[in-house]
Amino acid sequence: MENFQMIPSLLSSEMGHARLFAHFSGNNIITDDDHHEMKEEEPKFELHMGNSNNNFGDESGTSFGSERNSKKRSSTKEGKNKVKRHKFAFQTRSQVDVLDDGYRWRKYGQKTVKNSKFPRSYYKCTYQGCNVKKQIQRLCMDEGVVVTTYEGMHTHSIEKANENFDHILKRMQNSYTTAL
DNA sequence: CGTATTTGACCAGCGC
DNA sequence: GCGCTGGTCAAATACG
Repeated sequence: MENFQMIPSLLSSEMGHARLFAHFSGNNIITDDDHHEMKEEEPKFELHMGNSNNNFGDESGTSFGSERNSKKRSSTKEGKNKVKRHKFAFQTRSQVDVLDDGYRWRKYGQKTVKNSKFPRSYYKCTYQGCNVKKQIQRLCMDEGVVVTTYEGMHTHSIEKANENFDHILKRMQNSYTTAL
């Protein structure tokens, strides 16, 4: 329940980008990945290109990023105090795996996924103190479809939204012209 | 040289 | 308990 909530302003701007992607490729956002938690309210993302400012009290302070002792996080993994972070997924039909949503992401892992010939990539937002993560993976049934899963909420504004939007458009155009 | 990516290892959770 | 799988770390490497 606490998962997959509809995220306020800032995040919706991300989704706006995504929807653009999807729209351009003649597809719609679908969402859902984590079935159970997902259920209701099919997301109604809006295209907020501008920034909205953050502070939706990132509940994420939780466990990530803070101290990592020796190797792994110690008690971690939202384990004890099951604090679930906002998490939502959506699908887009796109040539590019990573949808540039205006934030800066650093890849920190990649895993092969069972039942899929495509690997899943793990990204973290590089903004200091922002512990948002996302996973990207392609559908094995339809390799044109990319599933992006966001986790957490950004504690900062989107970077260079407009310029970025321009990039998105260019990139989409490129990928399409090359694809054709 | 600073930053980002790659990639193998490590760890936890889950099912059997 | 054991093995499998997903998620993360961090050293090595690549790239600007």
